[in-house]
Amino acid sequence: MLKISELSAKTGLTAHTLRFYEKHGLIQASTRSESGYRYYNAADIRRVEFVKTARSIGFSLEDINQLLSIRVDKLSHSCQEVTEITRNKLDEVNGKINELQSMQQTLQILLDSCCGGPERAIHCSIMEALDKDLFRNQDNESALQASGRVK
Amino acid sequence: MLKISELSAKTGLTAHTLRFYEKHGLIQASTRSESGYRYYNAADIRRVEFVKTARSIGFSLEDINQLLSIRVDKLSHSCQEVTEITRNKLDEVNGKINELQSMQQTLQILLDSCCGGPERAIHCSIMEALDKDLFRNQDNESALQASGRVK
DNA sequence: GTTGACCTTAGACCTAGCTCTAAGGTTACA
DNA sequence: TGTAACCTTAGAGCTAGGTCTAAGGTCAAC
Ligand SMILES: [Zn+2]
Ligand SMILES: [Zn+2]
Ligand SMILES: [Zn+2]
Ligand SMILES: [Zn+2]
Repeated sequence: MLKISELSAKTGLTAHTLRFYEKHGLIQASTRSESGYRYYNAADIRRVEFVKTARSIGFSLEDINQLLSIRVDKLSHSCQEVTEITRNKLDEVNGKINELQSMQQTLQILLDSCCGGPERAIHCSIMEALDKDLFRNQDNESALQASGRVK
Repeated sequence: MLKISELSAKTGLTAHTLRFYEKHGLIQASTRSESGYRYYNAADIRRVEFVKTARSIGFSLEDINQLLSIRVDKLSHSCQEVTEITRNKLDEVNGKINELQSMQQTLQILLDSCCGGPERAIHCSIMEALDKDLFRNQDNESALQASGRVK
């Protein structure tokens, strides 16, 4: 049976975070001392480590709550339910990657178009691009090329 | 000279957002009526559109504040300063993409390892993987393969 | 028997970028 | 003159996941 600071040391999660997870229904100390101290048994600790692992993969606390309901009663749940949570998360991640890659491309095009030197910014092609609103449509690259600024 | 709701219609930003940007020093209505109504002239509008464009690329409001200081006095600033802001943003975006791609790979491996069917979740390899803490190191794929669950 | 390290709770604070509400003043039109 | 649609401000609320503080109780060691 570990006290909260011992569990904190074992898992790398702070005592604050452990209490926060408890407040959100993710974990629990199955025993409390008379004075109210939390004591975590082996099963409690495995559950905390499950949460930590799921969290490190990127699952939200809400996702993890669902995964935990499955975990405590695997007979009543199917692989399908587990993959659905996982696939939703993957879709979400892929969506974010797409957004970020679009930003990445635009930023790279901007960087390629600017000399980056110590010259005054009066004719800076990045500033021009931001001013000309070249990003109203998806065709950023050709718009920038049309502006004559891509090297 | 546009009133705030007209500028809102023109830019697609809400009046709330325009006031919010003003509070954060990004934009301004250079004229106010006697009763306090904001009136935006052509230069004000161009500035708002600059902000909108920069925002759509993913620059933070703080980034945009810096870009705007350059914009109003291009003689005192260099292309180098502009590319630095842009490169920092690109680095940040690349960092986030890397994190997300790592999540993506892990989620994909999990999905590949699970049958996804209506069978009970007792032997679900995703649940097992989360329970076995296979993600303590970076070598997720080989760890999962070692667990004998990758198809 | 007192120090110091631990534990408890409720609840405030943080980021970032909005989003909305309340309470009231202004303007345009019929 | 009324009323609807606008405008103003300050400030609260939202998301997600913590992070921290305050005020107080507990426990082990010296
Ligand atoms: Zn240059
Ligand atoms: Zn430049
Ligand atoms: Zn299965
Ligand atoms: Zn499965």
